[in-house]
Amino acid sequence: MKKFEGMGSLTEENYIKSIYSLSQATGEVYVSDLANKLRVKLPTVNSMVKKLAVKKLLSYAPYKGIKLTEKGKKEALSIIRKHRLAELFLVQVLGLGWEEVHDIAEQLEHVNSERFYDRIDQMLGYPTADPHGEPIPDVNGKISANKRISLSELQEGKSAKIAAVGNDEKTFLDHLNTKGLQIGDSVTVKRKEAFDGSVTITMKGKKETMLSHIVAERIWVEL
Amino acid sequence: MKKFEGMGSLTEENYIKSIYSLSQATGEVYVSDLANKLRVKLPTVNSMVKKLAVKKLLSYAPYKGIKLTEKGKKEALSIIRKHRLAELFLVQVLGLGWEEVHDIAEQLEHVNSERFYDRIDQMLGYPTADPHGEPIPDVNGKISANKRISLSELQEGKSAKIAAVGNDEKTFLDHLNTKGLQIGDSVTVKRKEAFDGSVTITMKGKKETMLSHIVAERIWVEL
DNA sequence: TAAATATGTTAGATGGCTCTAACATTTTAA
DNA sequence: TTAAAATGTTAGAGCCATCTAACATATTTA
Ligand SMILES: [Mn+2]
Ligand SMILES: [Mn+2]
Ligand SMILES: [Mn+2]
Ligand SMILES: [Mn+2]
Repeated sequence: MKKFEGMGSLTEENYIKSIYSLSQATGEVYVSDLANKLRVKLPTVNSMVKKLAVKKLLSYAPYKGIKLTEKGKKEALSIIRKHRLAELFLVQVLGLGWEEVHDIAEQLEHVNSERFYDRIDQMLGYPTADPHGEPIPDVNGKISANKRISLSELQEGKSAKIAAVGNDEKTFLDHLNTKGLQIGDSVTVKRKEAFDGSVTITMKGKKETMLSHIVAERIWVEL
Repeated sequence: MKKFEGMGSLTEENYIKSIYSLSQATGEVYVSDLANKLRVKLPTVNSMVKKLAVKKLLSYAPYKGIKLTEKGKKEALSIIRKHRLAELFLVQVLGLGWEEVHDIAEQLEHVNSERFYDRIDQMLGYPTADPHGEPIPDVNGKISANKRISLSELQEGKSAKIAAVGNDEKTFLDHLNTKGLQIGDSVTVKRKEAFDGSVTITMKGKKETMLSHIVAERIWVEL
């Protein structure tokens, strides 16, 4: 799997992608977060971070946080774009379930071929969201952002539309499948329990369902 | 890109595949052939061959030829299956040209996902040949073999159907595109030049075309 | 058959990515 | 404000896939 000059290795791509998504979630990125996310030890991250700094993909100083440069962000967005196009393709064209596409997309995101991804993009009609509701960056890395809140923050009595899930893990998505929840569904919050943060919702044509806090937290809705 | 236990690395997969295809072409496989094909130096091949022998993927003794074991052949066929399914998929579903799919398939053949390839296989209707006419091994590694001869061996005056091309390189396939030759076309040999081995053919609805020996040699026909 | 040539192997090194063990700095808590 | 805890870095190692240089075997040719 040869890459173009100046392109990162598969390993580098995974670091860049993880740094990007951690920075989205938490602002600053720390060596330990990365080590945790990538399931490698601290010194491993430390040396890779130094290497990526030399390549000007990120800026960092010892004992300080990590920040992607513009170049680094651009690369991250390109990989994320490929990941999400791949996921949507697997669902819409190959008919796989949203709970099983992430692991395959982890592989496909490293495929180096403009043609391949241009075709997929075209075939899918230049989509803006993946099967989990996450935005797909366009060829220039631009993301269309809608305002979303977590279902766990939605007030009792309010209704909203499920826009995205904040987790691609199979076990989580299997759980949502069991509950019958899908992207685009309208839900209404009937009760919120102060004690455990659980949320009871209703949906058209379904009976009441209770979601635990950890689940509700990972569901993003639009009003 | 994690692999299952016992699965080879990307590099190992490429060695196995190359050994397989060289053994098809020439019977015995030598270290130097492999080095040549993979564009690495002899000692590199030498150490990898030793490693693969330890893994029982091939048998070899110093200064002797290399032979895949049953296990090695099975792995080779699995990779070739994925390569060819990928190529056909890229042509039939994504609408890419037969001259541009090989390089992408070189990457996709290493994707580890039964589901992914089962779906592609199903979507394509369990095909038996790739866009270049090469047979696609079934899930058990079985290949349906038709008797084919090279167009350069076809006698003057005889007709046959183009069944396959013996080369996936873009430059070669671009050349065939220019000549307007496709898999499935019926051709008749009008003249064979003894001096340079060139072959002049006719096809329905087209005027005479001359193919040089090196081209005719790489086109396989069925009577 | 002996020399020349082609082919294959061993030894030793390098770069990429990872690890453990030891040490350093920064943050938090007593 | 010092001690403890958390976090980060350096040193040194190993495995993988590759290389060059030197050496060994096999094949061809004179
Ligand atoms: Mn995903
Ligand atoms: Mn997703
Ligand atoms: Mn091919
Ligand atoms: Mn092919």
